[in-house]
Amino acid sequence: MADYLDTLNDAQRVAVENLEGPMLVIAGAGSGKTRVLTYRIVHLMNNGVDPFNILSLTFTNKAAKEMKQRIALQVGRSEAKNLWMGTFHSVFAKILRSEGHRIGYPQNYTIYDAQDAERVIRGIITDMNLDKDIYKPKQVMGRISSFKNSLITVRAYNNQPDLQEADAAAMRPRTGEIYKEYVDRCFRAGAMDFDDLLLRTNQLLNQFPEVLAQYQDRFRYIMVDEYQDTNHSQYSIVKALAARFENLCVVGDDAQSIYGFRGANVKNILEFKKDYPSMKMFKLEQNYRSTNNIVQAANNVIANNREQLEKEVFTANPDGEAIKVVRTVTDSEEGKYVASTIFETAMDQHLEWSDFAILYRTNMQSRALEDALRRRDMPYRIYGGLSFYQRKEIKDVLSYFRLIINHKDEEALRRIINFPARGIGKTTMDRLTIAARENTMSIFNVIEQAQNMSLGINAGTLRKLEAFILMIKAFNVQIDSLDAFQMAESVVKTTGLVKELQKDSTPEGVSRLDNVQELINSMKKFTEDQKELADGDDTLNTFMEDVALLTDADKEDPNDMNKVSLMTVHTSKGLEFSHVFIVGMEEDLFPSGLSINTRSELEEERRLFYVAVTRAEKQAYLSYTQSRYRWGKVTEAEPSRFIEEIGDDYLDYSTPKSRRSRAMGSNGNDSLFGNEVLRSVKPQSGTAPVKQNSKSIRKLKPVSSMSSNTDLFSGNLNKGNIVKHQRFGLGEVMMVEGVGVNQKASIRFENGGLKKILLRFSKLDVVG
DNA sequence: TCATTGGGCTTTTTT
DNA sequence: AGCCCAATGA
Repeated sequence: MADYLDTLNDAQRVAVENLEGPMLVIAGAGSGKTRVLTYRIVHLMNNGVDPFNILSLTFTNKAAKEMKQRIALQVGRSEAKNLWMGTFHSVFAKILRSEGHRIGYPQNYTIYDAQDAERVIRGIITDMNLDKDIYKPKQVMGRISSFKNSLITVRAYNNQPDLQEADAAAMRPRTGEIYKEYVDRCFRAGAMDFDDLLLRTNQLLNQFPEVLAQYQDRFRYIMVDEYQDTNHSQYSIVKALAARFENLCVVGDDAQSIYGFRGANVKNILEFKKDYPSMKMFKLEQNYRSTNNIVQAANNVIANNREQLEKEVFTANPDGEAIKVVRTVTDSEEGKYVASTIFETAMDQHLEWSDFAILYRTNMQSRALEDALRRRDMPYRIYGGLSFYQRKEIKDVLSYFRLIINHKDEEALRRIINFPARGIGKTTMDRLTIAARENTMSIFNVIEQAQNMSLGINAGTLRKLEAFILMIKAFNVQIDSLDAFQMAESVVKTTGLVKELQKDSTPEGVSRLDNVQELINSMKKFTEDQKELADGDDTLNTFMEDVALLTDADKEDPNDMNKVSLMTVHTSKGLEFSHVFIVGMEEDLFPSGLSINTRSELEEERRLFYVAVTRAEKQAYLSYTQSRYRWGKVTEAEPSRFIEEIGDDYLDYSTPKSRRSRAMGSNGNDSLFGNEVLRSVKPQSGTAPVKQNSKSIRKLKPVSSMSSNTDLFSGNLNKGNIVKHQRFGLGEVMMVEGVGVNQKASIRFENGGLKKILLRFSKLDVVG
């Protein structure tokens, strides 16, 4: 029956079998934490605990989804469905939908993402006539965020002279006023930012004991993953909910605490025992993921940190290879080295692309790596960075949905009231805004009342405003009768959004249209999925509830299966790969130059590096360059201190053979790029400047408007032609095969790689 | 009111 | 080098 217990080691099993009371699981990297979490839930259920009474909080939605699936394998889907599992944000966003009315929020409240929040703050700073160079919106936002995550309300702020003094000392004495105005504006817009989802949950549980009691009773067993990365606000929610039964299981690894910058508090895990003196501690110290070399190297690094819980991560795995350290001359060389090493290793050892990951400290580093991979036609996937849902065109569409659902959503309204252009300009918006502020009304509301308000807006504009409002209201009427997909189609057509996007035929414009199409497709899938469920709900409202909390990592794309993964070290937490490249191992970059001034910041960087190294199963590579493009300039770099901290025993410094410098004339053929890495030889200033291949693929001839004639193919496409494709942009014809309607061409596109295209169906312009 | 251009600023990490 | 915003002209 309980055969899953047999798959666990002793430490894991006792943790899984400990069902009651407070407990702390310290789970070293790769020690089978997820397995313990899932089996413990299974074990709870097998011991008669109703899944309705289990709350499991994870760090990402993806983790929740995967865990649920694994549990479903053991207990069946219908049972697993009843578990409450998700991120703090998504679980409490849901609870706030049903309970938020008690603290003054509509059921259909909007979730402001970071961008929306920043725009609100920017607006406040402008309205208060403050200097944007002193009151930097991003910084002010960060400050407010840290208040919220520490449960410091506006009132609390005003009662704490030390906080006010700190802001005054930072030359921002009016931070408190901005904070207050920000909270007011969000509230009036019926909007919560990410931090509100937690702060307001706290408020709700504090102010309404009956609500607290209800959820305490419901969540009799609580589990929290990645506990080292919880902030005070999250801690406080957990504490309140667990207070009645104290069946609280927190899991984490203090050595992997990497979110201090956004308010995470390692003390939550370090001081768990203070809160629950009767707690039991379990340590998972055997690593199953990595070679012994990697485990020992990681241990060496983390030993440099002072503050940590005692533990000894070990493994029974073979030693494996030493960690390879490679130096290159420039960042584009680094990219080439990584790409070629992946290529060769994959071929030699018959590995999949998905066995490789490239990790970096900052998102900007991805560019050089992408270039190198693209040049070799190697498939890759970038995690994070600009998320799909943050793209302008997607946010525009979503803003329509938001405004339809919540008329008070001011950020959504500002975004779209004049997009597509309807002749509602800045002057009009200023007038409306002033009226809204004066009367504490929403802008939407002001427009509704505009006729009776003498706003000084001319009749023509007034009519346009009215038409806009009527359109939004008309959509709102349909919202319960149409499903999300039908609504979406209706919105993008009626508003002229699609037409607007179609106007732009540049590759970027085409890709924007594609993105909108993808969004709509995902909504179709959503409605279909919901219709299949007995208790499904396919309305736009439901679709929008989740969307603000989704990240790219959450959407599964079958096309993304076998690809090299590129991501920041932060994003890589919880993942593992056979071969891991950690690039940009340079002082000022990793560790970040902004984090080397205090001990605690540096220790967080070190934990970050620890996380990076422990992602690798078989082989880790570290690379650094002597010079790197930063802020549009070449900057000199020196190797990261973290490399030394690993210790020579676990490192292999053998820098690949130096590459003979290629003569200018030999016109670099793609396949020759960067098989080797320059030793330390700098390009000599005396010789002709060697062109760096950093430019992306060789520029294809520009489209001359004269020669761009649409040409229905009658077999006159030849190898070497430069063509323009409606969706893929410019490309070069590599091969033409077949005849008549079956004629196909292999075309190498500037950005999309090699594609085989059936000419009958393609709109291609020959441009050269 | 809208489109274009030039200047300034940015780069830490994200739910 | 790229992005966003503000100022400028049509």
